[in-house]
Amino acid sequence: MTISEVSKKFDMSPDTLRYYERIGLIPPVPRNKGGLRDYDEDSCGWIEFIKCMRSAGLPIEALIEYVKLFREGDDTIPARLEILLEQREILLEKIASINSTLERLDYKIEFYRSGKMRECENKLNLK
Amino acid sequence: MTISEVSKKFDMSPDTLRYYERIGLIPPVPRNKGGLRDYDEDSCGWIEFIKCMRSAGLPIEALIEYVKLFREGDDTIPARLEILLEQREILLEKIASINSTLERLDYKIEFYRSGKMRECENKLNLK
DNA sequence: GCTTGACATGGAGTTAACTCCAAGTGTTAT
DNA sequence: ATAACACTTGGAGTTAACTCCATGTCAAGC
Repeated sequence: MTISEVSKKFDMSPDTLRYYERIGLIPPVPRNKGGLRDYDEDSCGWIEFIKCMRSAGLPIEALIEYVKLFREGDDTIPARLEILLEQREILLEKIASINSTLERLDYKIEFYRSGKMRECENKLNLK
Repeated sequence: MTISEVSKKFDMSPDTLRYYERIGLIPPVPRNKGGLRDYDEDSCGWIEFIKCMRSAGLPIEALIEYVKLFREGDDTIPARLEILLEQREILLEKIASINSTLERLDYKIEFYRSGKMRECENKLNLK
């Protein structure tokens, strides 16, 4: 697959795909005789994986480290596991934080809808 | 309260507090005779509110708009409600995305722990 | 009166994560 | 064979959200 095909398939810009490759966020992509990228199954798998992780906000830095370890072989499994566990914790915290903000948002939305703002804004310290 | 007290109370740097004020993310903070910030109840309420919203990732731009509308009075309640509803949707999407990444992460963690990676890495396209 | 220390301001610098650009190359269509 | 076009690279530019810095002021202690 060419870079523009992959770009459409995953809805990511060619620039982002090249950027991810050059910083080591995905392993080097195979090239054809002309030097153009020719994405195979494996490359696509990496892109899909990275896209998923990035969509949840995992930092690029942690993912680069993970990819680097992956490419070093099975000896790095404990280190990879540690990265995953660490990021898992961070995601749990993120969800907790979003949930509490959501509750607050819902509460405010209810107030705005019920037109009860006037008497509550100051008393209840609602912003 | 002085800026350093507020800084400790909310665990935010004085620079961030001043930054928030100058971009309009919080209304102007009252000053004492010497021109130093003297945070009152209301200012602290805004900071706490903004901190909560930012912790969930609401963009500063949207919050500035919300604060601006708030300060313009009750006529802007519908517009404010719209911002809140829009951001609520975004948070729901964010949670969904994080949850699906979490599932994937848990699955991988289980694999790494069970030592079954060798036979699965390539077949199942696990990265 | 002088120094110290917290705080003020405007503006520059930083970081993460892209995004864009200029100059060059290889394949395809006419 | 020449033009068009997708792609290449290295490097510069952008955006969001801070963070830092130089310079200046004011209040308090010695």
